[in-house]
Amino acid sequence: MKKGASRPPGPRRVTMQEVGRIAGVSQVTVSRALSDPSKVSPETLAKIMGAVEATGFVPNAIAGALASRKSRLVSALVPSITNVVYSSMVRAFSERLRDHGYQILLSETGFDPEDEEATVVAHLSRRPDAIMLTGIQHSPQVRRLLLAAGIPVVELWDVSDSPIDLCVGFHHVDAARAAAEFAIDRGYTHAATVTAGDERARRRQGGFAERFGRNSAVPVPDYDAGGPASIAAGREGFAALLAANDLRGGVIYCSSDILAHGVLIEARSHGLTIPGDIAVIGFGDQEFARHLDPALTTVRIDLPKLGQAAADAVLSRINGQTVASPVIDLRFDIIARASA
Amino acid sequence: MKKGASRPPGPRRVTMQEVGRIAGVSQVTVSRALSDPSKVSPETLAKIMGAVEATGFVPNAIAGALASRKSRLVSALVPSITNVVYSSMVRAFSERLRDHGYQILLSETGFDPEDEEATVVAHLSRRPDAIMLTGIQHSPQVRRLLLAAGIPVVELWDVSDSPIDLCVGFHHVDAARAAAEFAIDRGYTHAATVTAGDERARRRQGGFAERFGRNSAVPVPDYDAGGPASIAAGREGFAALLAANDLRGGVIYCSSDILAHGVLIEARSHGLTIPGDIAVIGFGDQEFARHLDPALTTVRIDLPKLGQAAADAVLSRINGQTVASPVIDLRFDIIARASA
DNA sequence: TTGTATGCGTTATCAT
DNA sequence: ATGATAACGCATACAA
Repeated sequence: MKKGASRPPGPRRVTMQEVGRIAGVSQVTVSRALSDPSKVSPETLAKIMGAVEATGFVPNAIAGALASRKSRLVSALVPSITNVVYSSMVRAFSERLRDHGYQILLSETGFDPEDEEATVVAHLSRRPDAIMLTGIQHSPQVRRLLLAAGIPVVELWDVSDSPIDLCVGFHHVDAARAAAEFAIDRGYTHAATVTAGDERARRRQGGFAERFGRNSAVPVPDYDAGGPASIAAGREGFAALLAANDLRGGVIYCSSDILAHGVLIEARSHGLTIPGDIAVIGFGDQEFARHLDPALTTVRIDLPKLGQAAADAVLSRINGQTVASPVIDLRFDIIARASA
Repeated sequence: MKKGASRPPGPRRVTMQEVGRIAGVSQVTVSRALSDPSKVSPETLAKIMGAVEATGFVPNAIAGALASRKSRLVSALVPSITNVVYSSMVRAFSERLRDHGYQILLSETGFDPEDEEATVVAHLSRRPDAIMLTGIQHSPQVRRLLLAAGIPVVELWDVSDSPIDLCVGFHHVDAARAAAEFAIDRGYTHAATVTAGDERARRRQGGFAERFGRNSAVPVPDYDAGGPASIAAGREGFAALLAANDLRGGVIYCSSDILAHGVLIEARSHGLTIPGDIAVIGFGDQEFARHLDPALTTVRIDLPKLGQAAADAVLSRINGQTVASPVIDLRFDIIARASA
């Protein structure tokens, strides 16, 4: 049919100049009509809109951005877009910003802070009106670049004592400590952890182990998945921990619900009952957590709220309003279910 | 600390002009040095790089795009970024394009084709070098806009007889028919479906029901979730179907693995065994599918491959190469596991 | 190898 | 209410 077709070059793009010619007005008038119709007489407005329709004019935002020095673009850098945790935040962030006329330039940065710089430069070259990064661990060079850019910067998914600019998130160590205290309250006397290979997950692991360790005679063994969380990693982790430790009657703290799901599955495959033989605590409260059997005890973070708060902070900065507080701690909730 | 701070306006942005002044060369030379270092003498290159370092110069891609009429931007429109199906494709698509110097402008379009037009216009105003859309259902006006834009357009996640330009995906009806044939081969004599509220899911449901119906005496009842797939929706769906029909010994075809997961959970809560009492087939082969108990029989789509193929098609169009075939059918695989 | 002139399609500023 | 003119910061064509 269209086999082997090489597409013809599209029609020359319509400019405001041409729309103006057709409507019998100058290019500036077209610009005004489109940006603020009230600044133009009803008759000319009608003629202009007619010409716009007729030509299928689509304004060139690149030229507009160059002239106005406002790109109406906001950058978003997240470790992974397939991870619901991040994509949920990005969704809330972008929806709020889109309502205010901004578009999102999105990039995945992976979990290696080293690669971040090139991505940041690429984004800054687009002259975004603001930029959102995940986490608070950034190289000095990245911080310098961001500071020099002179735009609002929001660090998401963590809190910091020394934010680059704005910061919206929660205290990872606190969240993990709260999980540990929950486990202690429930009477578990020993614990183990399964942790994904990212810095924040490791920080949570540290918080859990430290807090739990204060109430426990035995050390808290950890399985480091090394990579992204997955059910497979959770299963491997549990199997490995089980092989090397006496887990019975203890609790497993996982750095994400996904890992916890894997732990649940693997534990069952070993004939263990939950929470009778082994208790499990996850992190994130994804949709499936409440539907697992047993339902997963976990730590809930209000993802949409994080995204929205970040967007709101950015918007007030853009609009020159003073933000009440540059760092917003949105906390977390322990969701007690049947698994622990 | 920084309480109530309103951030000072960032330092004036450095231009090639200034870099040139400092390096003792003209603006064009700086431009050349950065775009193709070999076109500049080693000494001046060194001076220029020194000035770039010293000033922290970050090129203005907006100005570059305006001048060169190439934005190095590719638009991507997907229904939802929190759905792993779409985000996996987007990841593969963007990674491949990023390797070639393109950045991704991403928007969620939801599942209502009506809202698409505004989003498309917003994207086209940024003058992307190409645009990726999900699905093949687009309003005439959207098609017109896309055609007039004169850029490569790739429709992902479906195949079409009349693509706007390029098309990479698979035959939804075929995939569903294959699932139906699989079920028939396994000897199931009656079936029901649980379907999410999007057009392609509905189309698959139709394909399954039609094909299965040809080998079955009884009709195939459907539960329409009406909205996005979720475990909760799957549970509700199964409960509703069970209340109104005799499902024993039959098979449930779900429009996604998530729904199937819900069906599995609900079925078990009703004391039913799988596949003994009820068989279940999912769609998508997400990571959890193989780990469920019983492991989920499902239809696998190679998401990364779809995204890469789309990116490759776009790249060859951009580079003026003739594409072998504008529509690429990447098919699917039936993954037989324990649930059916 | 380097520089000059010009244009990309808007918005901002100043007139009328 | 409308228009003329000058940026915006770079790339392209051409000249030296």
